[in-house]
Amino acid sequence: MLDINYVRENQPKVRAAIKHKNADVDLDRLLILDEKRRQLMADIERRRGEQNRAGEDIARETDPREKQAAIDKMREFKDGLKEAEELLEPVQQEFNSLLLDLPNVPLDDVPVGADESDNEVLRSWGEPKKFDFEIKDHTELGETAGLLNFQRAAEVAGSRFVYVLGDLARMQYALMQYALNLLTDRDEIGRIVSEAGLDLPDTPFVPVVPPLMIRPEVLGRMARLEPRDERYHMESDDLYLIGSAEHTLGPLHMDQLLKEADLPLRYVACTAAFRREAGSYGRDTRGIIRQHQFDKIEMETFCLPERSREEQDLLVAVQERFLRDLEIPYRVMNVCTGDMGKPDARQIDMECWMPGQGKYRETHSADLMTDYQSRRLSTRVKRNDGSVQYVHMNDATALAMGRTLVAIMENGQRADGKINVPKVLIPLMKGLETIG
RNA sequence: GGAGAGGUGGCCGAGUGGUCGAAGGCGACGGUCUCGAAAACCGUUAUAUCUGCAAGGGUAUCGAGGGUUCGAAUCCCUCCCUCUCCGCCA
Repeated sequence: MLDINYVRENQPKVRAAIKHKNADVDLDRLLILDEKRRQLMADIERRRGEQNRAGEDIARETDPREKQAAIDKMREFKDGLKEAEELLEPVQQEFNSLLLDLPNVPLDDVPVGADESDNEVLRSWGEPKKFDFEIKDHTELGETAGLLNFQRAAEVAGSRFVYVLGDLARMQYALMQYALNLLTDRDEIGRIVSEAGLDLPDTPFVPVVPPLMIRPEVLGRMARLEPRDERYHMESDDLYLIGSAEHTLGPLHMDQLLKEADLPLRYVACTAAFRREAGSYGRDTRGIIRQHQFDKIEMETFCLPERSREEQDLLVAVQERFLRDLEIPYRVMNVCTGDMGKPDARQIDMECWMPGQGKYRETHSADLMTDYQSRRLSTRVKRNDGSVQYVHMNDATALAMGRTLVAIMENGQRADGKINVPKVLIPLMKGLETIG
């Protein structure tokens, strides 16, 4: 959520954010309510002040008759206070809900645009490979070789589920191992930081196995409860299945006051993510691009406000390092206002070349949330000068398993139907150089 | 799932109806001492919000939300969490 003081003082920026992010919030209504709310609060606080002072007098009063008279007077006073409080309540409620609806304000250099088609290519790496044989998509490759079984998964769990089998499953575990090894290695992080020209500490990532279920109120504090029809909800326990490890990594420090020396805090987790894909019935019905359940290695970091932009650049640099190691052609996208998430101030996506589909597809996202999530989570940092600020939060994909396997399979396919294993994974797969 | 005990400031911990934002300790910060450090001693040390140019002042906050009361950290109710014992269990 945004700071109401910021909203009040930066109305043009907030108004632009609402418009450019295609949000639907009545800012004028919010500002009127804010004004009204503060008036009512001033009245209530004045009344409470009088009450407190009168209460002290009662406590001090020694004459029993005087005391009783004062108490009788206070009894009447109470009703006036209660009336004033009842006046405030509905105003405060509507104010709260409008404030929560406001999206984060994009950084100044975020491209303004309506949708995906307005995203900017920042840079690209690798060339889409030319094949001298008839190529297959990952579905065909996987089914033919017995690495993917959609049929059985559909019978067992429904559409958009899959069994990943044999050496392809082995490859997924190898990917997890490879990513985890790299992210927890201080030297590797230091190298990535310096190669990217960043001025950041080489703090390695702390591996985490987080809960896969989350309470609605916490998901709300992460600003991820909506859209609800995208989330799996377990009614009998009022719990949601996480749509990303972000959902339970982000609240790791809620209601906590950190020290400046604690930051940055960097975490990595490999978890399943659950999505209903309610709004995309016709899209990507073939293959494992869009599943109800997929495994993903996720990075979540907490840092000082003035470092958060560079911290995001670090996470992007990590993503690029992974894709280069895996020899997958990719491009880096500067996501425009209309396509970015509500809590994001800046969003960078990776798109990998998928030969089976003949186009680049999104595989990674790096989200800079600034203090939008930490304000509601109440994750703060006590600075060395004694001041207290909300930390800035970054969240980014390290590797989304399904889509990464698709990219490896389709880019690494050979004429004989076998798939080349990226060199970095070979040692982690008992020396296997091809699968299929 | 059953029974019991608890949740207080950055941390530990006292406080069972009245000038309590809350004793004491630790930590942190500033100072004295020292060549410097440690120790010792002195002092400072919550957050949010409103108001004010500022100094300051008001209000709220003792797990969360309701209630009783002139007045609640303290009493009552609901919920959340932690711990102990029992049961069940990978």
